[in-house]
Amino acid sequence: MTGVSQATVSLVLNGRDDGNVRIAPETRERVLHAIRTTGYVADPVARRLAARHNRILGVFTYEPVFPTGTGDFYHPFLVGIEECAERLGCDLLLLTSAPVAGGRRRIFHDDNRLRLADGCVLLGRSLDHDELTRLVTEGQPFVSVGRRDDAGGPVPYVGADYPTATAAVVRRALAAGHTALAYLGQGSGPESHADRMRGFRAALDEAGRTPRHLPTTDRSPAELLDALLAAGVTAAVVEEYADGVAIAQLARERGLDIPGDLSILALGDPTRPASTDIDFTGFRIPRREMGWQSVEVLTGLLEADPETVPQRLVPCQPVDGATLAPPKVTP
Amino acid sequence: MTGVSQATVSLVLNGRDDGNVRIAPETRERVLHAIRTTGYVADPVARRLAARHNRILGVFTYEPVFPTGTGDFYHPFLVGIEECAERLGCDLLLLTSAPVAGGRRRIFHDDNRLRLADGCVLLGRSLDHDELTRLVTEGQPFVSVGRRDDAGGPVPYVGADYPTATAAVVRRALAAGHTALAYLGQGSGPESHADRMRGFRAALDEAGRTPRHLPTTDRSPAELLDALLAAGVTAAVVEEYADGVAIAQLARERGLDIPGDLSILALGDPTRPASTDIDFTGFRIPRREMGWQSVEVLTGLLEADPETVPQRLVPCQPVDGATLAPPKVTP
DNA sequence: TCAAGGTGCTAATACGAATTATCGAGCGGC
DNA sequence: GCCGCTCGATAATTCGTATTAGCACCTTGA
Repeated sequence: MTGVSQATVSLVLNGRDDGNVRIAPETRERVLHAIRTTGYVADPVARRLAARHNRILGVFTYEPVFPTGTGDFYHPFLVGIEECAERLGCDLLLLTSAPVAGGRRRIFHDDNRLRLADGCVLLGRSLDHDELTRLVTEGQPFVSVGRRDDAGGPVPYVGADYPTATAAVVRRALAAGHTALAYLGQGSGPESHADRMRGFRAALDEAGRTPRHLPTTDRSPAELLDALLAAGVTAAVVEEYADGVAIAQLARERGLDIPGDLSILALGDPTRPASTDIDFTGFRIPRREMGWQSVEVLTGLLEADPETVPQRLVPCQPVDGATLAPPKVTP
Repeated sequence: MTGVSQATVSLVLNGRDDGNVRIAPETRERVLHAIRTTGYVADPVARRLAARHNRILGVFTYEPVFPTGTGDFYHPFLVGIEECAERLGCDLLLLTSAPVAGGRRRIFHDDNRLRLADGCVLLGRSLDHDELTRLVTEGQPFVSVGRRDDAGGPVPYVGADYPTATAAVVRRALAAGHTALAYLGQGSGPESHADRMRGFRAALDEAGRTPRHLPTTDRSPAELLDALLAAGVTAAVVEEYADGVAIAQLARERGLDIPGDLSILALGDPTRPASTDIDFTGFRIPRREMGWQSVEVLTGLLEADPETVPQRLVPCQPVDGATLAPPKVTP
């Protein structure tokens, strides 16, 4: 149309005008005019092929990204992820094609599409250790949302600082006068549980008090409450929000006063659907912030030295709540 | 690695085994094994450039996909979209990189990345008419979730059958004895509003009753309620769920009985956050189903003749609710 | 008049896969 | 020994853009 080569069009299109490349203003104008009248747009696909990267960030979750349950675990993370991706001009690829095996999606399989994206954000309460190891050893660019233990090497992550947040909650209970505290929950398994337990132990050790642990697996709320009272516990530090709700409700049904007779401290927001009007003392997990930062970290990883393994802990926000009170003095 | 050419790998990768192409089973196995161990994946971009498809479906929304508000408008659609994509083995590309202009994202701009995906699902209360026209005229494969008027040609869509659902609701009110019905809302603008209004008019015309229209723009719930009562309306057909909630609450505060003194019929689920314990009579929009079907239609469009313009209306599910009662006989 | 240096543009190639025409090997049959 | 045939695999080309080396032309200065 303008009697000019494809290369020239490309140069004009990208506004190149540095030392090595020069286009006569008159030619540039002619090309621009042609572009305007035809409405020509460079094919994004070819563009990405030549540029060697996509500006696509993968999002892998072990469960559906859009869950049906109301107490939506992933949603806040995704809000942050989307916000940051939008700001950076990246698109998000939801890796929904991963086939389900044993109730969970798998990253690696015959038709692994992870590499569709420049890098990947991994979301999930616990990640498959073998898959994580493989990601690390293969040097795939990814970031885990949530701290992870080493898996064949350090894992890049953006996690919540559970030890610090849990310790802070425990210290508040100690300051209120509690001496008999118990940790309700697994306290091990996923890193997020182990981290809470570490914070719990650390704060009690520091104060010279005995940390007690009440595993919740296979025990009904009634059994748990009985055990708590039998042990003379005055403040229960609850790993799972939903467990806290169940115990509080049961306690009130039995005529106990929360927090008068028993203080309950929740270590984070609900992960399972749980509706209640109880305003728990504890902390809030900065999920949106974590999502945001994970994208930030991932893009940093892609642009900068891929050798560095970024690991960030984001502080949790304390919640005053109404389930902590000084223990009653036993007569 | 396998001492085999790139072409062979491509053939194996795509499982080609038709008349013109033959691969020895032994070679195929060797290549497949190498693919498995290395976790090799064909670059989707190159693939799309060469083959014109990459099993990626785009999802474009005019607002963030993961909204912060609780009354989440897109969520149910996305659940359906994800389910269907998962079943079909497609990945979803959330086009978050679209730059925001005037408070909304735009599809077309300098670096339009829509074409990275094989096709695209468009989500939004109302779509930009010019962009829609351009999509249609350029023959881009896409499906709108929600019925759309022609825009330079018929628009492929999967919409909710608002006219039928609205007419059914109105007929129920008529059957209950109501004669003075009013439509509360815009009744025009977005197709979804116009469609409801059409159903409303049709059912009343059919019964020989006068359709009344009460526009809601810039009027407070108090003004609306006053207008309803002044006009002797006994059944209000409400376009926006939230408006229904506001009016019902106000009416109850004033000592009116809902539905004794005034029946309220809601034309769909909440689109704006609205919490209430009122169980509205009306219908439910089959959002998840619409999401699912939109993906189904889109893939059909991609595989089959792209000349056909699929247009589907999904029926809404009636909700009995508790806000419809026979009108009081005026003394 | 010719080398040196600057200017404006293009030819060629890369990007990574899909596709197709073609080629070589092995095997009968006459 | 030659032709025809099938089977397997590959070289070469394509998709549309970005990039870079280098060519042709012009100006300047001695």
